[in-house]
Amino acid sequence: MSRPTIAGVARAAGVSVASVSRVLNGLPATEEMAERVQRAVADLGYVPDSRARSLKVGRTFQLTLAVADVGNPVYVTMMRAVEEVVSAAGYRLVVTTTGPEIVDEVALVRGMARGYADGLLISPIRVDEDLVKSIRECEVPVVVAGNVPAKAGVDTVRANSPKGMLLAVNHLVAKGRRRIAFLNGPADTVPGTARAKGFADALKAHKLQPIAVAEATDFTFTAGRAAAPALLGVKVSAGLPDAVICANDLLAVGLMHELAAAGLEVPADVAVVGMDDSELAEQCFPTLTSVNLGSAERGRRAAELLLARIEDNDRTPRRIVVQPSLSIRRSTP
Amino acid sequence: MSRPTIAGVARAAGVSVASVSRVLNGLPATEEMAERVQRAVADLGYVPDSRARSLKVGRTFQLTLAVADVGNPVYVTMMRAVEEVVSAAGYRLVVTTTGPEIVDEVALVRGMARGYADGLLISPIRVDEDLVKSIRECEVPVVVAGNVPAKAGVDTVRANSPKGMLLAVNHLVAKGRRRIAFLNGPADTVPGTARAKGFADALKAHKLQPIAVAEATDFTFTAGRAAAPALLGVKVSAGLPDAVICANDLLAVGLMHELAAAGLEVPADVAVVGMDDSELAEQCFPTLTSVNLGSAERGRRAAELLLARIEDNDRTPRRIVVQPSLSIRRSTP
DNA sequence: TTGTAGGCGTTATCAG
DNA sequence: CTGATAACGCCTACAA
Repeated sequence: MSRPTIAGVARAAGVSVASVSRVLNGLPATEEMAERVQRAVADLGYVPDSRARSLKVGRTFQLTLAVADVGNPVYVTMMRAVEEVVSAAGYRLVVTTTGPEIVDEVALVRGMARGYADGLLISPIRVDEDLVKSIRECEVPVVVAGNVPAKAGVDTVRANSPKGMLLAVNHLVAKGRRRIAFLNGPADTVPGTARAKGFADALKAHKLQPIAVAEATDFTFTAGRAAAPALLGVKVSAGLPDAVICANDLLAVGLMHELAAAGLEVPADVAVVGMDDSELAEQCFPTLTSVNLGSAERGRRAAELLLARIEDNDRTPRRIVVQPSLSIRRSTP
Repeated sequence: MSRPTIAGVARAAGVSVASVSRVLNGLPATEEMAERVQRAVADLGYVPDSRARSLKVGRTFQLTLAVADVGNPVYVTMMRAVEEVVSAAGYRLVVTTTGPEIVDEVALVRGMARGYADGLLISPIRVDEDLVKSIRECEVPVVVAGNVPAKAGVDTVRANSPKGMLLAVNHLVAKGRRRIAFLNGPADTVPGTARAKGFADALKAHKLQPIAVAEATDFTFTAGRAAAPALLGVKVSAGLPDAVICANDLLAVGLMHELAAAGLEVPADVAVVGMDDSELAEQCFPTLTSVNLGSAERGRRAAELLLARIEDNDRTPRRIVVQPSLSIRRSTP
């Protein structure tokens, strides 16, 4: 006793499959016809097969969101925003994890051609020629939440991390901090390079020299802890920083643990600023001042762009930049 | 210029569609045949349509993992474990969020009949007759990570939270704490009821009375903060607790913030124990002693059960219980 | 080894 | 308004 098909329903209702299909899709039909079909559907517990349906109509009403690391709370924020927009439009959202490897992302984009979903929302952490190429050639509409060259020819929604960096530096300087260090993630990533440059520029704007710059091997809590000594063990001539800006919240929290272990107090001895303003920023202790790079808004707008492009694939690609703000909490004076 | 189909490849290669299909599926073929097909596939950039394929073969090679709240770090742990097992077996994992509403879970389970995936791994937070019914009647194999009545007739993998609770209480008592309170999540949830009973029993085993019990409206950080006053504002006759066990890590972290705000020190004044032993437990400050309910192992074993059931749907349902352990950190003396 | 043809479950077209 | 039937893209007997 396998799943009932539309043919079974038709037989049970004593009508044709075409009529069943029509009733189910709300096309005009007699009162009585609708009645009979509905009953048969209910009796048999019939549920249309989405594969067969999408094979025919060419749409799956599924959208894929691909993120690098489900453990990064910034994606939680983004995911929630995307989910809201997408489900309001009648689509299902499926989330897949790519991991940090770029080849996995390329494989994912290429695999979209297989008809799993009607569109892809991807937030790549590393970008290379292959990825750009795969995105440009992708069979289904793609929207990138992040920075990808214009020649990829896709809609993008990205953060303005240089400006975010400036907000952070302004705030620290206003609070009297001058010995500012930077804890970055891997420099070969898109956010890594953007934030490194943003940091350098922001300090320059204040005519300050960086006290120290360290690079974690990953945008994770563990990597943040591991990289902290590079900031704290600086040679005596340079001295300790009185503030550290971190490329994301996870790194910041990792750093704060090492600061505590080293007997340094936040913010009294060292102020700490994170980026992303994720849920973690208010969960950690002390609560973390963090640059809000607009992850929720980026998610929302990216989802909207994707839906719009599914409607009309000929529109010229838009490149939206979401402006940052600073959420000030207890980790800065 | 839409997607090339297998027919296009056959035409380009000058062979039949059957031959293309065979080459692609690794069935015997001439060296030359394979050669020509491969070239045509590469030239056209052909990618098989998974919908058509699964419509024919009856399998999608996709598995669905449904969780209530992507913001709960315990699911991150579980997700990672599931992903590992599942992808090793050649399946794609898609994650969907149900939210706390039970009707959404039922809708999800029912919707599985539409052929989105070959199996469902669900971790329901609330369970009622409807859900059990939908699970029992589900067209595709279902494995429940959590507690569901045996009559649902499905494989389950669940935690032993009473025993976990006992580990927590034993630890606190060994450290000299006697005035133990409990911060639970909603009592109408599966984990909520199990943990409430576990707490009561564990205290009884030590012949202790609970100092206070509070119930958060949700298993979230925010709800934990909001419920904290109910534990700290107890009437003077009862006094303050010297330890609080929380039903999960998010609640514990929320509570710790309120303790700090009230000028109470952890663990000196109040010891705090969480449950789940999620990533958050070592990210928060002080690091959180937490009952490890085996989320990773539960995820892994649930995934294995699901794969096994897909292989053979006639096997009798197994009900696995994963044993807890205690991860001792700084939030307890 | 290779090709032909039928069918998976659905929707859309075209007669009635 | 309803019913028969041809696709959608693929796999797999079966035949050559």
